[in-house]
Amino acid sequence: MATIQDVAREAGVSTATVSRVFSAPELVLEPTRQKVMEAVHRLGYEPNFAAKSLRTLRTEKILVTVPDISNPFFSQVIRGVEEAALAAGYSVLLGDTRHEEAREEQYALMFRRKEADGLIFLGHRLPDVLAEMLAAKGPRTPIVNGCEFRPGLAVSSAHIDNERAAAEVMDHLYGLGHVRIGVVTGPLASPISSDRLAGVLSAAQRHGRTSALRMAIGDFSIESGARQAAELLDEPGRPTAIFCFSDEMAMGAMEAIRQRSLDCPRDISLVGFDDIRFAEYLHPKLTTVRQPKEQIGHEVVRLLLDILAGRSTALQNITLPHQLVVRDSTAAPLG
Amino acid sequence: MATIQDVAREAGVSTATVSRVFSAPELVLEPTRQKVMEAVHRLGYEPNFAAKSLRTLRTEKILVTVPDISNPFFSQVIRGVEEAALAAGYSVLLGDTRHEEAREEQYALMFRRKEADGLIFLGHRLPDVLAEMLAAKGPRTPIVNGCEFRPGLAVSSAHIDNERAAAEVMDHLYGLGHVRIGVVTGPLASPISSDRLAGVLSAAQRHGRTSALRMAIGDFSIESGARQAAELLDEPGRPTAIFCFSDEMAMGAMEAIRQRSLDCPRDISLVGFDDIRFAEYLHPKLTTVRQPKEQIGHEVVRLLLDILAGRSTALQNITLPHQLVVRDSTAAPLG
DNA sequence: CGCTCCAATGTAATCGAATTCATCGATAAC
DNA sequence: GTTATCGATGAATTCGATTACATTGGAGCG
Repeated sequence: MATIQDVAREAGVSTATVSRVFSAPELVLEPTRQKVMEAVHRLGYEPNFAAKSLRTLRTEKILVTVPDISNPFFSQVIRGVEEAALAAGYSVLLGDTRHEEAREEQYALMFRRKEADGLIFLGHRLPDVLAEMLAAKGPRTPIVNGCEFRPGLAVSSAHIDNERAAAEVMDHLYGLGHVRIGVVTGPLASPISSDRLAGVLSAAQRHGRTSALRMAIGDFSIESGARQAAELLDEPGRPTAIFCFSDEMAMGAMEAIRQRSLDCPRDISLVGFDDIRFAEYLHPKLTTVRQPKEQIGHEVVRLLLDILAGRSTALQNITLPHQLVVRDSTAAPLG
Repeated sequence: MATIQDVAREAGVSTATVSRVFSAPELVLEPTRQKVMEAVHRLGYEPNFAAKSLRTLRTEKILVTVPDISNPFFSQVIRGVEEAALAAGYSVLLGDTRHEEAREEQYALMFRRKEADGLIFLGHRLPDVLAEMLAAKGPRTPIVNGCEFRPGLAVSSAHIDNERAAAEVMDHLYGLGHVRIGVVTGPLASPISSDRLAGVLSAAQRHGRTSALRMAIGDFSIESGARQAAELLDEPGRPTAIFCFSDEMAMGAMEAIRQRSLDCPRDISLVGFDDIRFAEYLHPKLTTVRQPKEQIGHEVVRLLLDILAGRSTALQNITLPHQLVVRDSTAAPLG
């Protein structure tokens, strides 16, 4: 591979001029620029990335860690991230943490080693390494969270109002006449779950139905949805509606409902969360909360770029609009 | 951030010794090593990645381009890639090309700029830049394909036997007694589609049913599945079975079937392809071909690492086992 | 006792581009 | 006509780690 020296020699100019042709073409005379570009093409020159990075201390990469890339919710957020990053000249380093703390730490180290200019994490845990960096540099540390806002965390973030969204779901169900409602949450350590749970509880209270609530704790997977929904369905005083904190869990719940020869929505109404691409192709079409997935991706990148460009000094926690999408999986309870 | 010089000074040794502590600890005396490590911890030193990369000409990164990250098939392959890469000390640079040639070229340039040690592409197009590199360096060029094997392409790859898998699907349907079968393919430019189509045709021929075949060309998306299946269903001489070249298209087809108040599998049998995680949670549970998604990811990484380590000199095109998974969406045709 | 050899460590060149400062020539101002 | 000014370009330093080669001191051997 040709280096900048080769190009300089070939074009009969200095390396400084070649470098300028790329990074500040307005400083170089047009004929000179052309001479250089010809040499570049003749030699097939491409600037060496490591050298540039060493000199400028910039990698033009964003590290994105995600609990599970095979989850369509996350993969759509990632898609938004990738798109916004590419548009700004950054590329995406992907870290699938598989919900494992060890991997989160591993990627945090990667970030500290300066393998990326910024870090976006879509999980809820903040590895120690990152906490230290944040403590040292404050809100200008290029670390941003997506989806899992927690007030104590000293990072900017983009997310929806999970509490309100969950309350809206409950209002929808109460509005249809449901009384006994089962809720399948995610792990309560994650704000995504605890916020939604708060919304559920406040709505239940408002409607005076707190004692008719039934809870089960899932982990956002299809299987846990099936398992937890089964528990709720088999208890005495079966609920007439189930609210799952993810569409995947709702898919599992659908299966549990079918296995018991019950019908959704006739016997059991079902609500999911996220509005993944598949939600409207399930049978029945799933009522759910739409999260602006790609937009979340765009926003977290914007937040990060603001920090990187020194444009923002204070934390920003952005709330994006969600939408309750009522489809065919919810109906008034029987009799 | 502390540099290796700082550590050397702090520990009272040379930079060479510090470097050796990390890359070849057996060359350095234990007490020295300890002194260095203490300094490292005191200063919070972390080797600068760009500098290391410039010197060694290695990035420890693998660039993976994928036509659509939000497709659960690809995201599971990626998961396998990520896992195998991480285990080997590599990290994954993600490139979502959105099926766009321009983006593929863009990522190819990134690779040529040496931003990654190797490239895995999961699409079927080989950008010109890469073709040039392959022509220049031959089979030791660290470029590997996943899923879309094409004999002419001078790259190693890992994939299933798409032709045979498709033939098995047809055998299954013919075995159930179906005669009029509709097929929704993907874009025929991709070997994944043309190979499967070849399998379909050979099976049809073997069963003497070629003239009862009906074709529609989709693009692997849910929507195209719905659209193309609708066409097949509305033609005179409606097929009694539809074979879609992806599970997503099969989901769309299910919807089209329902919209016409037909029942799957009573009126129409349906087969998908890939066995994405959701296939067994659809209603009816989808009969499909299981691709070893994560294993494909592992294999392509292995192939790539072999090239990078200079272990392999010849092309390798690996065929991995697939499996026809018969579930509830296929049955014998009525009367 | 002197020499060889080896283990441990140090010195300094190197990777390839960016960038500061110097230089040169031409133009403009006086 | 001399000098300040500016635009274009070049020379040389720098980024931070790796590593080939040099050096040092001690063990082993005759």
